[in-house]
Amino acid sequence: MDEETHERIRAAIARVPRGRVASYGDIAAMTDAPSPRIVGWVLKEDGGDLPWQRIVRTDGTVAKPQQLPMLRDEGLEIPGDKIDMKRYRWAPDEGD
DNA sequence: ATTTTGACTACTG
DNA sequence: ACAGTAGCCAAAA
Repeated sequence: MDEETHERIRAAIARVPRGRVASYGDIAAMTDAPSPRIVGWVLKEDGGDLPWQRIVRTDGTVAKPQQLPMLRDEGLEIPGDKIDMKRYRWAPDEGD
């Protein structure tokens, strides 16, 4: 894992706005990460100061259940345990 | 050097 | 909707 990719992944995650989410694959695509797994790995190792609750699986489920209350706190409506990706998924061209 | 272990995804039945 | 499988890739054992 080279330093540059690592930091790019962190930067991309930091750009996800409050009230939106992005998938691991989204971050990977934005940052040239070799695989979505790497994004998960970076979050585990060096994600303590990032909004990691905004990174979810592409099907709307979350890796860590505590993300749900945190995201609801940011204003997302999540009736069950799955996030409505069509509604909340963030794209970098939305105004950032 | 090989195997195992994940904050992953896509495909199949 | 749900389980199994196969690709994926860095780290640690």
